[in-house]
Amino acid sequence: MSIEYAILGFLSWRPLTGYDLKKLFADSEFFYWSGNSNQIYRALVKLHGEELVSREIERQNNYPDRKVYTITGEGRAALRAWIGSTPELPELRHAFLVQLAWADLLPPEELDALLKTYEDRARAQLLICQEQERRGEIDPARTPREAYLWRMMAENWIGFYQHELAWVRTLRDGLVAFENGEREA
Amino acid sequence: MSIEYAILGFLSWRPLTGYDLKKLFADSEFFYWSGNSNQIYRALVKLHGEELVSREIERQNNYPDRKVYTITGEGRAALRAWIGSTPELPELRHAFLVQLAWADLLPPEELDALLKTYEDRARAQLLICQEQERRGEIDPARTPREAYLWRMMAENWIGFYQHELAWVRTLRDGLVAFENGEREA
DNA sequence: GTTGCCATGTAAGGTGTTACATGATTTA
DNA sequence: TAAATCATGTAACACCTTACATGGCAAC
Repeated sequence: MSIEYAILGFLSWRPLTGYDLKKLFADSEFFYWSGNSNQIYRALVKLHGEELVSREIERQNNYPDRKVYTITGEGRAALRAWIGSTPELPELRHAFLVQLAWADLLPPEELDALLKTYEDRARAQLLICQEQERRGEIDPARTPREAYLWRMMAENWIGFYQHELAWVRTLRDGLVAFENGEREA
Repeated sequence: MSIEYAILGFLSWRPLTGYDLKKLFADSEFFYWSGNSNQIYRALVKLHGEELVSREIERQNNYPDRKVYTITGEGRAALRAWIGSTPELPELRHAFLVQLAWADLLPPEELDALLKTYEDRARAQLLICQEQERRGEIDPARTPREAYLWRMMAENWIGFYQHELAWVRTLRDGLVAFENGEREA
């Protein structure tokens, strides 16, 4: 999936500038792009070329002109079509698992230290997600059903990090048991 | 993280050709690269340039010459250093969540159909992971501890899809309750 | 006789990141 | 006085994917 549909999604709420979109992407976890200008401004040019959005230029005296993008009828149709299209499975790039694959090279203390670092990071990330859900920064909540969907989206992320934490705890405990020589086959 | 360390990891077991590596990557879930030749052959050229691997060319009469790569001392040192370096958090690109963000556009039946498709796919993927663990295709298992690490790596993936399945079940049930108008705030 | 395996690679394109550039205004 | 905010964008590069190219051999 490409960033264009997410942009169309945001524009389906209200007209926005590239700068606005940049902040929306930067502020949220599950919009996983970094929110960098390059991608967003190029995507907007492309969407404009395809007439999925229209552009209005607002003059400003001391700042650069604002380019306000509005979704068109075709844009809404394209968004709607994508929303209904067959879903993809998530892509998980778990670099740490690759690291673990050869972690038998490490002595027990160093391995445990590595796992502890990972655990701390995952916990920190979990807190960030939970805090983000609590604040509910960008929540359209136009209907109760939509509010429910957004809550469940946040739950998905939170659950992911909780699972990750539980897993690393189990792993560390298992390795300690190993050290004490009481491991089953 | 880049593919180079994973290649060094595989080469730390035994010398391999690009073709061998390609298959190793293609066969496993948590080595998340697609296992395409472009990346692998270029990475090998780079590693060779940095003298982290050495290359031996085996003549063959009817096939192209095999280029067998062996990890060097520097290669092992680089691998060891990377294994001990501070771990990164996993990157999750969950396109379906982005789709869900605007799924309130869909009527109830279509939304449920979408979720069902996702559920089926996730279940299928879970089975693939479980099957892969059962077969234990590429498992070094040089020490019991290493075997344990690899089992836990597989568990991580399996748990991920199990979590995903449980989540989508909850979501679907919640939406049905919504339809029946018995939703709490 | 077509598919798949062995074994090397190239070409082209999509996607994404970081850093840079401008320049006035507000906040610490 | 340094920084962040508003608002646009460019440049360079890293990374990753699909498809293509070669060509003999084995299996179904």
